[in-house]
Amino acid sequence: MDKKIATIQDVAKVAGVSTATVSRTLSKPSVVAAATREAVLNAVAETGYRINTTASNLRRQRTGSVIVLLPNIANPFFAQILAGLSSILTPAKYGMLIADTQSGPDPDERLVHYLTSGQADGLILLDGSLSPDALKIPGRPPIVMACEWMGSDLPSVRVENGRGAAMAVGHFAQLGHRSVGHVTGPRGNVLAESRLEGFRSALTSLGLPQRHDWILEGDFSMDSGAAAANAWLAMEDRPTALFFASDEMAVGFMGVVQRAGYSVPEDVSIVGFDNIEIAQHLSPALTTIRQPRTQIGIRAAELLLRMIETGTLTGPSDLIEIEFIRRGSAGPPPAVE
Amino acid sequence: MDKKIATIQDVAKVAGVSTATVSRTLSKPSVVAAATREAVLNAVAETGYRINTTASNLRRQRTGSVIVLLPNIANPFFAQILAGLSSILTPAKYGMLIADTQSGPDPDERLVHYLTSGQADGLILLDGSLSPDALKIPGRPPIVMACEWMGSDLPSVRVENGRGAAMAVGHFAQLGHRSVGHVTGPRGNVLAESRLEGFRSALTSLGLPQRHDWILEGDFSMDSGAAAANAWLAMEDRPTALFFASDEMAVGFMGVVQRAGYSVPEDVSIVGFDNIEIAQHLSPALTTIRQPRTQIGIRAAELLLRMIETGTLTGPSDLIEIEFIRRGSAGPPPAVE
DNA sequence: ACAAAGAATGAAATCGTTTACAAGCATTTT
DNA sequence: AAAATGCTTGTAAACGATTTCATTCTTTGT
Repeated sequence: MDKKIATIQDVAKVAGVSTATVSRTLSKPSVVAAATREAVLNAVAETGYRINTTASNLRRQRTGSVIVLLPNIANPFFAQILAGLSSILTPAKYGMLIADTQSGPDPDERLVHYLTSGQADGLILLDGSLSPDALKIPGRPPIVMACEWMGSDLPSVRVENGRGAAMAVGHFAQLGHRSVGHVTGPRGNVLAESRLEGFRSALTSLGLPQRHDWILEGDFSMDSGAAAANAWLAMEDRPTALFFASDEMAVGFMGVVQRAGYSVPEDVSIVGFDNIEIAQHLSPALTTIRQPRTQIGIRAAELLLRMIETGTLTGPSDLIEIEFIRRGSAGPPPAVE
Repeated sequence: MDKKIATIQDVAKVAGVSTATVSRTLSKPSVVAAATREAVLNAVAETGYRINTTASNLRRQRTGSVIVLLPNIANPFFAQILAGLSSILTPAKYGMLIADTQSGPDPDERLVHYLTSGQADGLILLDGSLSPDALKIPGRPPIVMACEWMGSDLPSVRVENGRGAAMAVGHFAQLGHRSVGHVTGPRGNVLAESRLEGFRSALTSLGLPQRHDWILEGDFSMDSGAAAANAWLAMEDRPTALFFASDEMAVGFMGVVQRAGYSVPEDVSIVGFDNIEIAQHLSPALTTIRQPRTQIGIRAAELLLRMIETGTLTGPSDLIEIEFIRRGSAGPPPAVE
C-alpha cells in the first residue's frame, strides 16, 4: 500500500534495532542473535524492504555489473556466448551490461570510455580489433577476452582456430580434393588471420597447391559469402572445395550456387566454421568445425569473476576444444571431364 | 601515474573552487562563469577525473540503466531488437542490462525480482508469458513490452500479427492453393495465438477449407520446424502450402523435406514470418512477412525513455508496419495427379 | 547615488548503505 | 571475586556525488 519505498532506517525502526544490525542480518546473518535476526526479518517482510543496490554499491566501492563489449549486437553469433556469460553472471549476482563498439564513430574511444567510466567491475571483450593502448589506463577493471584476442597481455578464452582450418583441409584431402580454396574473414581480424594461416600450412603439409586466386576475402557475413559465390562462379579454373572462415559465409555461398543450378557437394564441397544452429538444418547439412560458444561464455565469465574477486588484472588464458562435425556438404570431388 | 582515482573533491581543490561548482560545470555549464569553467575543466583534465556514476545515481535517485528481460538470450531473433534498443539507450546514456526469464526455475519470480530490485529505471519486456500480477507492485518502474504483449495495461510495440498471417494465406490463395496448413508457435504464446487466429479467419474469408490436422504445433524453433516436416511427410493427404509462424521453423521444415527429396516450391509452398537474415540466402529464398525488429527496438526504447522522464507508468502502444516479401519459396500448387 | 535585481559561488545537507570501533553484557577462567 | 573472554549490538563515519539555500559581488534602473 505504501507509495514510499522503505529504507534500512524504516526497517531498523520497526524492528527496534540499529541500521547496522539490519545490514548485518541481511549480509552476514551468522553474526546476529537468532531472536534479533527474526525480528529484523519480520520487519523486512512487513515493510517490504528491498536493499538499495546503488547505495550498497557506493559504499562497497563496486558496481555489481560487468560490461560485455562486442563489435555488433545484431550479430546472432554472439547470442549464444551471451547466454553462457549470463548463466554464470546472473547467479553470481552480477548484472550484464551490453554495449557495442562499432556503432559509434570511434570504437577505441568506446573501449576507453567503458574502462574509465567505472560503470562495471569487469569487462568481457569480444572485439579483438581495438587498440591495445587502451589497456594502459591506470586503475582499469579486469578484462577477459572471448573468441578473439589482442596482443598477449589479456587473458582470453578461445579455440584453436588454426587447427580447425587444418581439420577442414584434411577432410577435403581425404575425400580426394586437390584444389581447395578459402573464403577468409575480414582482413586484420585475428580469427580470420589464424584460420587463414592454418589453412595455408595445412595445404603445404598435405602437398596441395597454393593458389592465391583461390583465396577470397570475406567478412564473416552471409552477404560476403554470397559475393564469394559470384566470384567462384566467374572463375575459369574453380577449386572443387572451399573452406569458409564462418558458417554464415558458407550459407550465403550455398544459397547463391544452388540457385545458379549447382549442387553441393556434387559440384563443390564446402566446410564452414562455428556450427551455428542452422548448419544442421540446411540441405545439404553443413559440415563444419564446432566452436562451443556457450562454453566459451561460461569460461570467460568464470575467469573474470575470479579476477574481480582476487583483484588481479591478469589470468590464465583458456583453450576450448573444437570438434569436426561431418555432415553432407563435403563429398568427393566431381569426376574430371 | 596516480593509482588513486580522482574524486570531485580533488578537482575542486586543484581548481580552487567548491565541489558544487565542479558539479555544475560538468552538468550545467551555462550557469558558471567562463573563467571558472575553464579552470575547472583544466583541473578535470589534469586529475583525469571521471564522474562516479554510482554516487551520482544515488544522489539523483536513479540507476541510469534499463533492464531488457527476454525469454531466452540465446535466441538470435532478439539480437536485432537489442541492437535497436541499444541505438537509442546508449546515446541517451542509459546502460542496457540483459537478463532472461526462462533460465531460472520461476520466470514470474524473475520479473518480480527485477521490478522490485530497483536496479533499473525502466524495463523492456520481451516475454509475454509472464503473470500480469507482477504489475501490481507499488513503486515499480515503467515497463514497455516489445513484440509480445500482456493484458491491456502495458504499453507495447508490436506488429499486426494476424494481418501478417492473412497476407500469407492470401498469397497462397492467389497462387491457386486450396489446401493450406499452418505450423504454429508454442501454445499460449500471444504471437502464436494471433497468427493462428489471423490464419483461420483468412481461410474462412477466402473460402478455403479448415482442417485441424493441417495445423501443426511448433515452438518457433528450427527443430520444431523439422518435426513438422516429418509430420507432413507422414500425412496421407498433405496441404500444398504451409504458413509458418516463424522463419526458423520454415528453415527447419525446408531442410528436412529437401533432404527427403522434395522440392520447394514445386512440391510444397512455404511462407515464414519475421524475415530473419538467412531467409534471403536460402535456396529457394524464403517468402516471408518482414517484421522490422530494429525499428521495434528503437520505438520501444524511445517510448520507455519518455515514460521514465515523465514519470508515467502508462503510454501509447505502437504498431509497426509489416511487409510481405515475395521470394521463391511459394509458387503454384503441383498439378493434381 | 541608492535600491533592486541578477549572476556566480560556497557551505552543508542529503541520497541509503556498510563497517570500524566501542561498548555492554554474560560467561568462563584463575 | 576479579579479570579475561566472547558474543551482540549501537554509534557514527565513510562512500562521492548533487542541490538547496544563503551569501557575495556586479549590474542596472530611477
